[in-house]
Amino acid sequence: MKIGELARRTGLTASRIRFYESIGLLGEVGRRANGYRTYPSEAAVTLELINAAQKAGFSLDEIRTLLPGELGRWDHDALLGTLRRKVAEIEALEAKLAASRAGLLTVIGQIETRPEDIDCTANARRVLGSILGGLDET
Amino acid sequence: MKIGELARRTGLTASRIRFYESIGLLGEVGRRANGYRTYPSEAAVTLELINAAQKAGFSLDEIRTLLPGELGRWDHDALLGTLRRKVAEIEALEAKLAASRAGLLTVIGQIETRPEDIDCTANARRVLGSILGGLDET
DNA sequence: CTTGAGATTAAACTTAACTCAAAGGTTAAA
DNA sequence: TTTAACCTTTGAGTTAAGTTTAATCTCAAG
Repeated sequence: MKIGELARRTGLTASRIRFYESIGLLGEVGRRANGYRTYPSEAAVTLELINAAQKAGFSLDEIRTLLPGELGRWDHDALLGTLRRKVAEIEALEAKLAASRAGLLTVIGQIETRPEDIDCTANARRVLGSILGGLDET
Repeated sequence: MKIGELARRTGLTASRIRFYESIGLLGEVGRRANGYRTYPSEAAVTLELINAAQKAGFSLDEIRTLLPGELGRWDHDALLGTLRRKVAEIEALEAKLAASRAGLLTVIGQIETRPEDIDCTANARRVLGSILGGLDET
């Protein structure tokens, strides 16, 4: 199949597919006599795999080190290790996000519950204190 | 104070402070006769505020629209709206991360629980199916 | 007087993951 | 035959948030 059809099948742009090839994600790509790239249908699976891995948070660099030449022969242990490390990364990110969200909710609370009798400047100082003291303690 | 001292006080690099000025985050910056920048001690508070906002997930562009000229006069309603929107963004991101993590754990499970009697290729197909079918359903 | 630290500028470089444009070759259909 | 739809390559542009470099200036101390 030519690149256009592969693009249609996978939902990626042709330029993106060429880009993946250029950074070594696709290995050797066949050519027809006229110079056009030609792909086996397996290529669609590879591209969808790359896509899925990206959505799971892997960079193209990481994906390249994970993808075996032949779809179907992985280094099980290395793969498992990488997957577990990625889960840990995601968990760390989740913790940071939770902290950020909590900090923002605190600030929102400070702004919302401003005592009626306090003036703007004093309230700003109060809010500022909560931001600088509490939001960047990561 | 000169830029070097401000940098030392805030923990930012001088180049970063100049960069913030260049994109309009710091408003007017005073100059001495010799051309050196000169800052009031308030500037440290502004920089720490920027830093805290960044850590909470705001882009410099967003921060610029939030920062008032004078530290202490905010548009309360706009600020509250922005903060709430950012909390919603964070929650969306948290949901995506949770989905990613769950997907990865599924894949890890698939790899780990490979039946002893199945060969590598068949297992790869099985795992591949779970990845392509389950990981990119976001 | 010289040395070293610190200040100035503009412009280029960095990373990631692409996209876009230009200029041209190929092919199927009308 | 001509036109439209594909394909090719190379190289530059994009975004974000800075960093780095180079060339030059200022200033305080010894």
